[in-house]
Amino acid sequence: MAKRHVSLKDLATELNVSISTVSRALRNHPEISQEMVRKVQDLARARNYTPNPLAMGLLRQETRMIGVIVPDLVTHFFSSVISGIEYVAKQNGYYILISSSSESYDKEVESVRNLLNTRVEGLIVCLSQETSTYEHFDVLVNYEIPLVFFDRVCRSDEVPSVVADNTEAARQVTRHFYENGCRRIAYINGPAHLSISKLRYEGYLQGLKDCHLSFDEELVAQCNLSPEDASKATRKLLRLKNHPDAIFGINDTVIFAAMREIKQFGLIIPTDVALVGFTGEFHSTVVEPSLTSVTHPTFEMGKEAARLFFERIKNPTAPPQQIVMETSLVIRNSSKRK
Amino acid sequence: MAKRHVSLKDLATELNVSISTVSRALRNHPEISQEMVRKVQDLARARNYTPNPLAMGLLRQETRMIGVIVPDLVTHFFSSVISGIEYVAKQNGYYILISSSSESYDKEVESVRNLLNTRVEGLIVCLSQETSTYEHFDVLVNYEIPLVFFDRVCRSDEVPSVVADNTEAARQVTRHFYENGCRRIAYINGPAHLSISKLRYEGYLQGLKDCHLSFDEELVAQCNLSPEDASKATRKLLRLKNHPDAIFGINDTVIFAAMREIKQFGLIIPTDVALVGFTGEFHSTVVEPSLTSVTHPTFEMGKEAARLFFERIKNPTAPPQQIVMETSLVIRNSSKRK
DNA sequence: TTGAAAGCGCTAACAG
DNA sequence: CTGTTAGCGCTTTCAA
Repeated sequence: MAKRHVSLKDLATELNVSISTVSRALRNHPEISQEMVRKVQDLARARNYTPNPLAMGLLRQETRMIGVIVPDLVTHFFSSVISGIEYVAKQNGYYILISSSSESYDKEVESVRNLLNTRVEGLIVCLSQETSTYEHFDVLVNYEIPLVFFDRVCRSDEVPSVVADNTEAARQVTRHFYENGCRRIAYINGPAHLSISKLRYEGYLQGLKDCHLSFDEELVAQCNLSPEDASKATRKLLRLKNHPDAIFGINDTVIFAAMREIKQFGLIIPTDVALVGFTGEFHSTVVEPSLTSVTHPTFEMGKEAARLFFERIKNPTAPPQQIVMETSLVIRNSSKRK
Repeated sequence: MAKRHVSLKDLATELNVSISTVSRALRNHPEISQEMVRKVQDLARARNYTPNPLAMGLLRQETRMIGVIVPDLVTHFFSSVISGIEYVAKQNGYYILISSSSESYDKEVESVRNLLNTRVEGLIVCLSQETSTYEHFDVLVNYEIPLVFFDRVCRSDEVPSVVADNTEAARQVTRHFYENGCRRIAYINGPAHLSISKLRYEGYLQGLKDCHLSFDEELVAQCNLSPEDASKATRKLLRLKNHPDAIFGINDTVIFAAMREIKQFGLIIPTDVALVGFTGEFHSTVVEPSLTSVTHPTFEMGKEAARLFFERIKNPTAPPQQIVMETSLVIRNSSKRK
């Protein structure tokens, strides 16, 4: 702020009245003369006065800022959710302060601390991949500072959250494979402690049961969510003496890594191996073959998360809700065998 | 901020000393007894004291916040640049306040105003697609408030900026086509007023000249940057009685729309039509055929923009620099004909 | 209808 | 070595 913004004081001096008069006039206080109101408001406009949010914040103990912590900014899922959060925040006159944890527990802890030090009014968080203990959110919970989780969540009995209908989605995928003639359906999971891993795995198991397929441990691979590790997991599956005829991948990264590996093995999608992932439209339609995928309403998830946040601001002690967003299985070529 | 954060006053009361003593002790002021320093710092730690940035901001007239305005958050290019900005901002103890213009001029103008009202210390901006007048940045320029443009820039004589070596890149692409036997090289441009459009078009023309190819007006199509419009532009090119044997697309969106259209026309890439775009690695390698593309060092661009920003904070009146980032042409299958 | 004063949390100049 | 005071910009009693 090179040249200082004009303050109430500046206006007051110029009009030869007190600061409080100016303050009142600007807010159309009833006990002020029409004359004065007009004069002050005109000058304010002319001088381009805008209230200083720092001063207001100090006074009211509010900053109108929401801290948002995501594993990264560049994945479409996260940037899209952020867009949704931003959309609702803007409507409510709030700004968001974004911090990326880079999938690191330490950075997540640090972000929580830093954002709180910045006096954000609360946090909307998607847990990092490494995060498996949750004490760094104690402060928020104990002090009743609004907190909302999305996608990768924890402490759902204490903290409101927004998630996809992970279990149901994974179950449907499994059945879809079955209906397309697949019998050795593999699943590439993420880190075991993540809620999405647990829930989608759960759905996979339910789907197998629905189809009366027996569970085969060797058809489940696990990876951290890096492309390299996902490729490794895929190779492990493909090298089985009896390789899977379908692979379900927990997310974007995993499924594209898998796709590449399958092609490299000289196998045909979907004839040899059918493929389904969790991912957005753009990526799904641009690849060859086009990818059958479970799509999240990502922007909506962001909006819901923000909505829950503002409910929390209004009523910090209400019992925490969990919003489950419906996903939909969009069938494209990577899984069509009939 | 449900329960108030502890303040210097709280600590002072508890220790029965003055606020200033506490303040000084915390900052290791030389004229304070070791004894006192220890006592105060211990208590501060115990009570979890952190300075209130609102108070500090008010005092010092600084907020340690940078406003960032981008056309959208979900395009990989932008989110990646933002990551770079965030990285450097964090190093300097700054936060970024992100606002997306949704490619709308009006929203951009509003974002500038809102962010300034929030007292950010300056702005880092990529112009919206619609923006063709630049008076909304007058305030910044006149008041010497730090401002940096990236990618789509304007007023480069007054405002520092970071751009790709657009002209050179486009020129190389054209030559690359030529070397692969293409003779009817088309270009799909963006809105004419955007700097990137002008510069890449310029490079295209230079490339033609380098190869002694004559310029053919009907080989240049233009679109706003939406997928629909890009498809339309592509169709226009493909319907020419003598369709192009190469298409260069100004960005991601355009090139993927083009790819789809070409396939729909039943033409083979690269045999019938070679294709090159400006885009990141992930997308390029996931499509079939893999896409030859000019890649920006996006994260680095963000870092550079932030670096320029902090230079500006230190010295708001220095002559504005323009940083030109080198791009590189990564040759993949969509353009290999030899 | 308007003004004076206190206070939000903090630092810095000035006293002692 | 420590305390007092003023002030950053604003709202809100309380007085006039």
